[in-house]
Amino acid sequence: MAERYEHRPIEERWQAAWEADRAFSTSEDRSKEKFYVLEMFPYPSGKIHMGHVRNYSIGDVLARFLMMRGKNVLHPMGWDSFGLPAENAAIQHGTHPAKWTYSNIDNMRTQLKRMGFSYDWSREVATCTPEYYRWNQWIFLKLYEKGLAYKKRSTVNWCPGCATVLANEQVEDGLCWRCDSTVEMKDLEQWFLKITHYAEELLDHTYKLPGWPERVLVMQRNWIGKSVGAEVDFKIDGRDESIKIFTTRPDTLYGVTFMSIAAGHPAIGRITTDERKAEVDSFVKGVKAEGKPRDMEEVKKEGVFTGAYCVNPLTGDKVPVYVANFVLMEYGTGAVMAVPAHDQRDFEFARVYGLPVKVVINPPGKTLEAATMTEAFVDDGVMVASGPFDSTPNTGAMEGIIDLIEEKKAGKRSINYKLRDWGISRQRYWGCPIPVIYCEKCGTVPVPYEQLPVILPEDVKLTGKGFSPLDVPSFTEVKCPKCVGPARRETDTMDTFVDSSWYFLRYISPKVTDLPFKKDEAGYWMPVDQYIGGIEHAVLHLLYARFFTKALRDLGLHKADEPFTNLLTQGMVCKEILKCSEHGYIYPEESKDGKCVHCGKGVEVGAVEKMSKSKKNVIDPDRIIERYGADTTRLFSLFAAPPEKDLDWSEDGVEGAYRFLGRVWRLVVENEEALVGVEPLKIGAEGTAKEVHSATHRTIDRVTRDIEERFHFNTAISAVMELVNLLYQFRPSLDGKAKDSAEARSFKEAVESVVLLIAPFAPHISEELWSKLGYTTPVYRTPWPSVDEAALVMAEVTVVIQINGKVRSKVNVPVDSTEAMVRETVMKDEKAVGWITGKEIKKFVYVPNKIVNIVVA
RNA sequence: GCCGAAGUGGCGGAAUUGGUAGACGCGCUAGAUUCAGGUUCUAGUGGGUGAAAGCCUGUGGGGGUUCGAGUCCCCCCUUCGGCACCA
Repeated sequence: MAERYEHRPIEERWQAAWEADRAFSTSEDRSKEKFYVLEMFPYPSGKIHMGHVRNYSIGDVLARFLMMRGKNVLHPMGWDSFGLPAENAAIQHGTHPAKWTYSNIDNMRTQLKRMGFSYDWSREVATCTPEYYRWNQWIFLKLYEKGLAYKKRSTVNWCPGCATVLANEQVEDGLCWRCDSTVEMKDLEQWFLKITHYAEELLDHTYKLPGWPERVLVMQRNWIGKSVGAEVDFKIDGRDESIKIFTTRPDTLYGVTFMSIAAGHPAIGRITTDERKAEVDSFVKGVKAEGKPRDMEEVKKEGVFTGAYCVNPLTGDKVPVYVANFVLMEYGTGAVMAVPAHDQRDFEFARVYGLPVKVVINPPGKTLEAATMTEAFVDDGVMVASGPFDSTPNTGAMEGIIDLIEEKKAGKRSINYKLRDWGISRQRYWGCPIPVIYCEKCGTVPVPYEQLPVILPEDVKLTGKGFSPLDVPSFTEVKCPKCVGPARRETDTMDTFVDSSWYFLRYISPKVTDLPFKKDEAGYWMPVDQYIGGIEHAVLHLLYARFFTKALRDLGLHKADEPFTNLLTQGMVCKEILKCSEHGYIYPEESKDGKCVHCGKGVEVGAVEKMSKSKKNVIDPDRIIERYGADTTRLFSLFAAPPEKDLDWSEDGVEGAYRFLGRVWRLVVENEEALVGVEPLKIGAEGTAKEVHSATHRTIDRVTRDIEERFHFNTAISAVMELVNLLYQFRPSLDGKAKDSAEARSFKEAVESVVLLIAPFAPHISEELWSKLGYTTPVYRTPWPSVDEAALVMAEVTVVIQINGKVRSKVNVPVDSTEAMVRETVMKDEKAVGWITGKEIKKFVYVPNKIVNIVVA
């Protein structure tokens, strides 16, 4: 009886062997081509989930494949280990965030090792260690020196749930991205990083990243939000000041009938007339109190007249200035020229307040009547009532009008971005302290480099209420580094996105103590060749990491313009939701045969959605690994869907993957007789041996190309499955064949290829079978099988015969037959002839080695 | 509203440049193995029709280009994702 496939001892044995061999530790080796494979590092929440399993399995296939292809592969792993959950755990369970975090890391590291991922663990980093975050502080100080980090008082997004500030990117629909609390506005002194300094380059380089998914680039472009237009000064009638507006539609300047300014606009106090003051004040108050509404569409356009008028610099017309609720202080100049005829918002506003509508662009071939318009005309057309520009296309008038404005010194060309500077101050404990000291005499003083790191104190009381937990005398009371007088330490910590904005550089030189990383090593490894992670980081993390890469480049620390050459955004892992009428959402384990295990009531099977704890539609990777092994878990998560698509978790599918590995296993162990002592076939033979040889090489070719060119691991695996199926068919014909027969040798070659080809997906079973085949060199150090091009060439091909575009027959012809030869064969083919007889052949199309289409009348 | 992606059997998904639609897997059906269940092996499996060979039909819907369209073009529908008073 042949040995059964038992995953547990096999996986344990090989994991131990890899560890003992330091199989995956990498160093700079200029004789080999480098390849940096990186997966987004996890937050150590306690356990890995299926999303991690999928993400890291994808990365591991690539890393192992490239290793076998002879590349020098850097494949590191670490921990994004600062962050709120550690503090919440501390508050709830009284465990110190550090203890909680490090114990989670230990647990998750064990889990990742059980998955058999080929990480270079000697490069492991955790962002919550002083060895790591001191470089956050170091980089912060460098940015501060360059003016790229600065402090300002500003209105910030405040999450009452998390009791901290949020970046704009962390506010979704007016709610906190993390805890869904309604975000409030608060005035606070905050540290900012000047990401806007790189707005243009960040945008420009989105056009130079062909290895990124288009949708991620589009999202980033939207976020950066570049608008090209002009700034125009409108003088306030009777005052020696003007209000600057920004517009992308200078062509509509002749159509301005009023001006709208934001409720927070600084000019309001100065320009509002006495008799309008009370009304304006109460309106401004009202707008500020409302905060950010959830659904902008439903909010009515409201405003109030300031009593002031401004002057259109082109026409000299006086138009009223309104404070309007829809004008944003944060964008442009906080003031808008209103052209109701050609802007929908202005149009709505004008209709509410009975303001005039002046048409300056007509649709081609039509004339608009201001009085009867029901909506603004925002498309291109022909200019009217626009002085010298009348009867010209509006698109052509843009430049001319700006020229005119510039001539009159009333404005200039201008570019605006939606991108705001990145507020990084957080009133939290479990983060990287911002290395700054405030001295009454000297003001803001950076902590001197030699005093880094500013260590996060351990003895801090966490209550979850009030402001900065770091506001304790033992931490805050310091001497000023400049004047040695009494001073106060900054109590805010950095947004954890700072930590993850450069960790891929720290992996390169994880141990250096005098710099964040070594320049020459970064020169060798950077940029990351393949980055893999979830789409949820399309803007946040990926934009910040790009910004940091550019900023660090400009500090002279390395030379890469972009951090990640290729980006793969993997889909979510989903599963159907189960609901019991009595117990609500239930875990998959709580449903047996369609019944709830608690009450026996029928279980309602809901929609397939992303796995989430709250909906209980989660599968614990540990359970799957325990039952089926890491190889099966990996294989299924790679086979069920292409990486970028969502994956529906199916226990039946896992069974299928397990069955396949069992089939491969038996292919070796049940055929030891036919395999042992047989020399693999290397070059072509005749007959069935040739077919097997050819199928083997077609498979190698397909698998190689599917991994390398397209990351289509699902089709790569299916190609191997096909070969395995073929070998099962072929196997019985080997009985009685000599060990040195071409058939036996072709079988041996095919089986060995299968074992090597599955190595990136299921490395443990691959190693085990490889050693059973008598090899002592492990698979991870064995070269990937190469394709025998000659074996791909077949002597005969099947040519499909279509009559009038419909498949009617097939014929076998020698490869590369001429049209005349094929025509002759077709005319002897009974079925084909049956369809042609008595009809006139109008056309005979022949695509070599593929298809014949005969058009008959 | 704008931008983007997608729509193929009962299900997950294949189809490289326009050339046999449905590879591979799941599920299902039948047979073999087995005392039996499970396992394993073999075969079948888009729909309609037929005893069968076969024929008809079929990639969200409608048009078009082509000898030939899941694939290219135009219009429409649906789903998902992103952005959304950005001037």
